[in-house]
Amino acid sequence: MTTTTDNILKRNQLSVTDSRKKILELFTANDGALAHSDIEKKTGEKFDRVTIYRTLQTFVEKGIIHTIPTVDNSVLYALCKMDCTEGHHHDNHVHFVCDNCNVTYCLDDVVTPKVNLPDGFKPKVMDVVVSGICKNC
Amino acid sequence: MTTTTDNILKRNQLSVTDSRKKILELFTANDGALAHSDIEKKTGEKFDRVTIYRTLQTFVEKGIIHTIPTVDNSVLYALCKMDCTEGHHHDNHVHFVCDNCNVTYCLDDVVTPKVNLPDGFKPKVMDVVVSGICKNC
DNA sequence: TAGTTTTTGCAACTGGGTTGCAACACCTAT
DNA sequence: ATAGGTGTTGCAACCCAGTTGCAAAAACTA
Repeated sequence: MTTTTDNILKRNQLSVTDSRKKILELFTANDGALAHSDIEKKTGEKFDRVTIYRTLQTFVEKGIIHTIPTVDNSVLYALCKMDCTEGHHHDNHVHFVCDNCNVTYCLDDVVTPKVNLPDGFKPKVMDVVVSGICKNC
Repeated sequence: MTTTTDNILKRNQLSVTDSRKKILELFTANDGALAHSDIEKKTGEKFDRVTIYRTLQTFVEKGIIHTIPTVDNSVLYALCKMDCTEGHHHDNHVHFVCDNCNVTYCLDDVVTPKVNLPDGFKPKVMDVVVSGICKNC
């Protein structure tokens, strides 16, 4: 039998392993972003720290997930909803961090707004992180 | 004799020490943001790592400098141009990272734009980081 | 199912950042 | 100007996130 996560893995030329399936499932089941520690907890410490690091790394390289810049300088990962290809991300969407429940959301439908930069500055990529209260709080 | 940096320190009820003066001078002389390692290098490794960490920490607490979220998850510090007071920052301005020279600028005059969030999301603070080519490249 | 390739888990390491504490520099009041 | 108390520095030791090398164990291929 071939599940959805299996397909995603195969589509990206990745061999289908237990850890990759479980970690990918976590992302598809969750609509918020996940930190390394979240994954460690939610898998019940079943996998080695190193395995989780390497899995996340390959997922990022393949464009399956992307990293989110945070204010407190931790690394968060979230599914790429748009069709990201290897080496080229379309993650120019807005991220939202809830001050209350501390969950980070990718607001894929919210496009980043235009800003007027001073003379001589040529913009290419724009990262927007909004914090406040989320829809579930 | 009383210099500008001395005044800033005194205004914030900080005793005027060698390390604080030198580090603060670096910020006033530089219009880009600085990382811990930059300061270590530019002071010629004259001060202990710990001293630099603690100095930056107290500067942040006093509202003299603020931290900037980065994509590669390093910590950057920049002078607060607006009048930030202890515990209350007005750093809702845009940050610009140059892809070429790798310098980060605080564009204090560029106000963060409005974004339309989905129903239920209530925004409070907004962080905007633009990357591209800066005015000097 | 055997052989090759890829992935995993362990151990050891690195590097950023923090903490405790004694020595020292700074400020104040005399 | 200086003696004393307070705040700051530097060192050593530590903690934690993330990385690397390598042998064992899976996953793919034919």
